[in-house]
Amino acid sequence: MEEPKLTTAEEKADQSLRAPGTKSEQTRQRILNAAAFVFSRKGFSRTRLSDIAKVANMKAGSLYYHFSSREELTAEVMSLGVNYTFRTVQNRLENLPPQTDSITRLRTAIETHLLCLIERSDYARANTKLSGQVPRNIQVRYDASEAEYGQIWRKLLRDAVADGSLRDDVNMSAIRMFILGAMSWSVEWFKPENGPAASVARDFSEMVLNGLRAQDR
Amino acid sequence: MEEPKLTTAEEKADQSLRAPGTKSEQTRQRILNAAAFVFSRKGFSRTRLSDIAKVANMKAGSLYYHFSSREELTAEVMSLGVNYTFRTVQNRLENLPPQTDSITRLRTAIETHLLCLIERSDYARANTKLSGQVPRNIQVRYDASEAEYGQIWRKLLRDAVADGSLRDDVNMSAIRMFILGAMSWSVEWFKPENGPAASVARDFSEMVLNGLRAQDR
DNA sequence: GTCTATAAACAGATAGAC
DNA sequence: GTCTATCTGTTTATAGAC
Repeated sequence: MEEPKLTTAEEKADQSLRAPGTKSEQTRQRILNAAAFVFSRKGFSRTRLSDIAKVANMKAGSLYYHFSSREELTAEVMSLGVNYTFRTVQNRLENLPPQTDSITRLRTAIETHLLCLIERSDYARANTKLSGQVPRNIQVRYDASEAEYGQIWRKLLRDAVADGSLRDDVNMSAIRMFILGAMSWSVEWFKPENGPAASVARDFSEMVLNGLRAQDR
Repeated sequence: MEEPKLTTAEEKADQSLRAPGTKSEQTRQRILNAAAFVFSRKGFSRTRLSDIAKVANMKAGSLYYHFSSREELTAEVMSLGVNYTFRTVQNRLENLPPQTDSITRLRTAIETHLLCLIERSDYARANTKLSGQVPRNIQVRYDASEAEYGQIWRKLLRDAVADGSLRDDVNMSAIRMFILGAMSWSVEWFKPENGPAASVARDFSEMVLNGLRAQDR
């Protein structure tokens, strides 16, 4: 279901997505994978526990041996999703050479985030799709992570404005949301037929960065 | 609930949103407005008929005098939403001077579409938010309108590439979805505190158009 | 651990009084 | 036209056999 092709650094960050030894743990994992798969495609209201169970090759009632409620299962999928994207982007940024310029850092973040969504992870897609659809008590659980993740983006943009790479005469807070939103919405439309993920990601980052680049005038 | 500030041309296009004479029609309208209001904020699964009824100052059961089912009500809200945005954008484009250049046309479409979402219409927001959340049998009803609307955008971009205003070396189909997606996602975050709608819209269109502009080199 | 069968909960839909 | 009360259907959740 998931073919992450992760680098070593990310494999470590991604341990939570892997099944430890026991059979029970593996099944739990299979259920989570199934849930991420279905949620990312159908959203919250169109997803029944029986849909998830079917993909996981079991009956709906059996899910309760592994999860106490639908809410619990949903929350865990979402949590894995935010964390996956968060850590993957953070990792890529940390692995860049120390003096990497602010534009390259931004480009890296954009393309990595987008690739998580369109190419890598049902969890990332599920989290994005579910955000804004799930009951409030689920949503609040990961609001903090989302906010923390947002800080990375704030900083990336702030730094690029500060060093003169990006123009300083725009509402960067709104622009940040447009950038993240454009990527989020990819969950609704991206399919492999739309082209190689890497090239789609590159076209997007080019548009954004050229569009915001400070003019020398 | 709705303060459209429409030009004459758009008022005409917007007749369906206005209440004709009878009391029953007015109530029906009040319910639709309430539904658009709630749906646009809570999405499909978090919205109960009782929530809509409350905003419309009535009890849930009474809704059935005006609508045969939740599905019917939802479908009508969505239909009004697509049509509103569709016609508003189309109208603005038609009212441009005939020789308007392709970039200005594109900018007009982008800013108009975005303003429909962030400033003007609960119906536009509801439709956007609900898309991808509602049951399939509702979704299919307006798939055709959405596709037709997409054609406007295809043409705008195609024309701008054809006359050399926009670069021709990108996957314009993906770019189109990124642009529309960025705007769609505004439903999730835009609040008046984010700044004047017109200026936010301008910042966005500037980024996009500068980002895609053909380089003279 | 997973199944089948069943209970409980909920929200949409209907009936009939006013 | 709108209300209250009730019914129905669906889905989550539980019990108990295997």
